[in-house]
Amino acid sequence: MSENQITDDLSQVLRHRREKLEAIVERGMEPFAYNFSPTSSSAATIKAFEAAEAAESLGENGHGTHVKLGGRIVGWRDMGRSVFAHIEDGHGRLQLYFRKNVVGEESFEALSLLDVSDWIGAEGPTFRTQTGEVTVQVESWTLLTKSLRPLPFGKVETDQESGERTVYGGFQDQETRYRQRYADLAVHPDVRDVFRTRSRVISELRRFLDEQGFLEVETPVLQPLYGGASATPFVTHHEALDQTMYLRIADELYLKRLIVGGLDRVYEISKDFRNEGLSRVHNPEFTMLEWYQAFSDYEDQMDLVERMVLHVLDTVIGERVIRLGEQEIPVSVPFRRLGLVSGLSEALHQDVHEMSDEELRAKAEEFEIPDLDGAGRGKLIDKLFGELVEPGLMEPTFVIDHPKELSPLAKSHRGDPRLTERFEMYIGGAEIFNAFSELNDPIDQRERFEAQAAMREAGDNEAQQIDDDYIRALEYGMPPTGGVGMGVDRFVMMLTGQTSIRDVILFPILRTED
RNA sequence: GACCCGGUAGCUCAGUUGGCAGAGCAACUGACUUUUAAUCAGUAGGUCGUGGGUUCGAGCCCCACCCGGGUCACCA
Repeated sequence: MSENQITDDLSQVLRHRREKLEAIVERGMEPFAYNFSPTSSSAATIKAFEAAEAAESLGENGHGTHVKLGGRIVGWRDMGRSVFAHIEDGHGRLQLYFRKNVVGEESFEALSLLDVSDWIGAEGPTFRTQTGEVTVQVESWTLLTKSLRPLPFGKVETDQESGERTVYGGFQDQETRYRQRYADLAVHPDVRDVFRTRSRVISELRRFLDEQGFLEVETPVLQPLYGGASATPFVTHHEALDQTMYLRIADELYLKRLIVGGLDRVYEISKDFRNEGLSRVHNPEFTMLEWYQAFSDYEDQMDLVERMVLHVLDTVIGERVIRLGEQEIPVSVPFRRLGLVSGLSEALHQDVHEMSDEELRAKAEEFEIPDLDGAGRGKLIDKLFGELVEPGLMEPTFVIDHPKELSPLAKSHRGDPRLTERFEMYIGGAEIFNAFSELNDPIDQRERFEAQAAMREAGDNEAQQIDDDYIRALEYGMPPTGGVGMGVDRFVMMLTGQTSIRDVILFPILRTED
């Protein structure tokens, strides 16, 4: 197929851009420049101009400092012998003003080859227009990158009095926004802000743990046995070893091996993988933070989680409030602590410990909880709690002391052998943290694994596998240890007010196109 | 996996009872030297998600499928 035929197949809009590209090359201009050295950013330019204005140090004609900026054209208004444009440079938006008698005839005519979404460099003095906007009076400009495909910028109206921004048209289609995240980011500054916040949250989590003396480590992503959670793994195969491998579903068992080895405070920020459905709060590939601290128990870890959450709110968000849609959730310590069994007892107006398995099952059926086949006592309690109590846990809440059957890696509760020393921390109705006083008795651990294996035999393919090497590690002796896992994506959702996990993951999993 | 909603121009969307496929913005041509959703005049732009079917005639009705969103289920 010849070049012309390819061009003929393109839509009108794309064809026009190719034609401009040809015209640019014919003029001897470089459509894909090699580098550019700006002297300022749009935000800094506006700030400097306003400062000079306040200090009454503007030059003749009300001109401020001479700046050189690079950015993407996001708006274009052609007035004949002058043009107003807006560029965006990652630090904000700034207006450029081109006049034919300032830039010169040849340079001005070349402006007709520019389009919205091109990258350009421009320089000149700053001034304030009659309508009051800080603007660069362009003296010269250069093309940095010709865009061959227009970005779907909406038109933005800014209300002069309220400063409220209204976007007309724009880029709404969710599917295209996720598939072409580059375009979503290019067009939506608020989407860029979400991911900047995400990055700062992760930096502050690291800084917080580093300052507490934790060591950041890396453990295997490819594992011969998977464990540490109840989930279905992704399965792959190593050719040279001719061996089945699994993508990790959790980091837990490897990190606790390190505690055995004497690395007494460790953490890992990792991608974990679970071969499960997608939802508003589930992506098959997600980011987990896990940490383990020798000599501590789950009470100590509740204190640490409280301090960690406050640290991130203080350093990244700047206020101790979480905003979810219309709701404002104040965050203050200590967080509420709610026994799983006592919370459920309260909701049922009945002491759950006094109820028989049959009574629990009857209750679950009364609330039309599905999929109760083969559910044991622990699962029934958990299901009922999830149905009746969990949705109301908006303020940060530690749900504590889960039934043993549900927690094969947690230590028995020191005061009640039916329970474990465990907490799950909820904010905005979503589980963010999960933690235990870690089970370090290798004999008990083997029994728990065997109970899991029995559940597996019975058809529960998410029950955990027996990990003999892990038992061997525990036999060498793991000190008392508290450990915590945190769903980083969900935490970022809470901090940025996003209601879908896809909106805090740059490239969420989608079915492949075509 | 089940149910609901959606897929029409580059973008945002209309499309009546089945009867020539539409608007706004963007694009293109022209006018305009402080505009800012610039304005004014004109032009062009379509695999109506895909494949079948019914019909003289399908964007619209029927069947199957693909993709996405939401709810539920599943899910430490």
